[in-house]
Amino acid sequence: MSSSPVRVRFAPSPTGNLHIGGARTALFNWLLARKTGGQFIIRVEDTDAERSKRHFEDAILGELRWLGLDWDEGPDVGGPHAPYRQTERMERYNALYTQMLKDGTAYRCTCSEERLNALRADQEAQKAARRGYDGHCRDAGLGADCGPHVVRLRVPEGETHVDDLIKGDVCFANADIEDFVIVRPDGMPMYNFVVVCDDVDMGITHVLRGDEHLINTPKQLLIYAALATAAAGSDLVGTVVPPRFGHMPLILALDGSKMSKRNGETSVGAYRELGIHPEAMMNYLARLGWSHGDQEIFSVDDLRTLFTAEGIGKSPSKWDMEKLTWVNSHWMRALPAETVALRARAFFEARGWSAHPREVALVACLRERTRTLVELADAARIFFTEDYVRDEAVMAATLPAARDVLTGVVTVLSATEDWSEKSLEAAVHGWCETNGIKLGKVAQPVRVALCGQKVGPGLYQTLHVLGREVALQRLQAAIA
RNA sequence: GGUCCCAUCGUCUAGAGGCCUAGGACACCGCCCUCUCACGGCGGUGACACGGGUUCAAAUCCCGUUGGGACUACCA
Repeated sequence: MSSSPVRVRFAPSPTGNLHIGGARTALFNWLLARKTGGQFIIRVEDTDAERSKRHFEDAILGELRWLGLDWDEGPDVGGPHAPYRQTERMERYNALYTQMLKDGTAYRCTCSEERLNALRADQEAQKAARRGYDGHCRDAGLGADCGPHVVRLRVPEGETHVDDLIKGDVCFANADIEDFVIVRPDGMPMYNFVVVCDDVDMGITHVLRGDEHLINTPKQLLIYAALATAAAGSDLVGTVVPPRFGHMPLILALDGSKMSKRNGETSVGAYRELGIHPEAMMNYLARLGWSHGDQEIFSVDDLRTLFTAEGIGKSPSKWDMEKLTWVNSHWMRALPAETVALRARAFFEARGWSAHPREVALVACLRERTRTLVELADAARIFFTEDYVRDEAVMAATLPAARDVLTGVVTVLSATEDWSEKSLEAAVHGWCETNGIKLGKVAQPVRVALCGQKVGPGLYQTLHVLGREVALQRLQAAIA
């Protein structure tokens, strides 16, 4: 095992919001860095001028922070290898592919789009086994003065092995890889090329990414090889070392299809808005494709110590909202009440509810029986407003029959000044004992009078959080 | 079509030849606890895709079949 420091990166394209698959990729890379004392880097891959937008970059970084991830180098914090946005690194790419052109590991191609389309159509029609660029300009020796052109990699003969951390040895025949384009006619370099340039320059040692990139890997390895040729006598000497790759299985929708809006929310932000805690998101994401024995609950600290790339599975997993919700319900109860209350505040505000005098107690009793912050906020309605849902049928069936009990409770509670849970419990208990009535006969009618329905938090909690005035008011209304 | 990846309960997974009449978790069902709900506890339904090998022994290794998926761009 090498002792050189681990340097990993998460390289999002700012063409949309942070997706759950991307979040998991970021998480695993971050864990690898944090566990080994290495560095975690954010690099923005914005070479698609059409689709890249700065506000997406801001949103992605925001979601990563919300999850609790931090980075040692990135577009917002800088670092020794700045800049960290690919569009700001153009001269570098330019220099590198110019060198490749000089070395002959890449070549100019002036094939028109029409020619390429025709070629493709022809291959399709002939049901050709091997498709792709036919090498038309490969040996044309086109110079810089050839007019509009792309730059293609000259793929050598032989085969390329990917020694994958997760999949093991994967072999590709170079003959199956076409001479792909690395630079567009306008000089904008393409993904596979810039990734390699940056990973080399930034000293990336490990790359954990989605399975969809496994097929890109031989192409990238070929670029490493080409760059290694260019390295002789340049500043690249000794630095062109491919990282260790690890390709993680994809996250699919529950029905096995690709995740999309049609079969569930795909963005991290959507789950945040659904009232999922970042701790739960991390916990669930980590368990998707990774495991540690039978353990289900992991704090971020647990993950930081237990995570290993070897624990990552090979088969794709499906996104199960039910399980996420269960994990979330665990964190609803495990987090400090103040933390949950603070997070719940945003959901209360969205409903137009200003601070409640006993808000932490309110959240403390509701989080025991709700699984998300949205569920909690919905359940909190009875504490914030008189405009809550009452089950008229239940009220009609319960209240009139319990008139005497309710009257008695109102009397004793009216005489109770100390509105703490303890005091309330003593008062109600005492009343039950002196009148020889079981608590069960009392609690339900009182709950119905207070909440307008059969279910709710504990009786004394409800009374306490409601407050003396509101509680007595609702009880009185029930016997009026 | 081609290249590559994958295959244990409905879902997430444990399992790295004998510990497996396959374990845990979610969901579902029943019981218990209990002021309701929830939590918690106990129990139940439920899986090694199929076919060949290798081996004294296979969920575990090999081959094939089938089934999923990724890629197949002058996107990333």
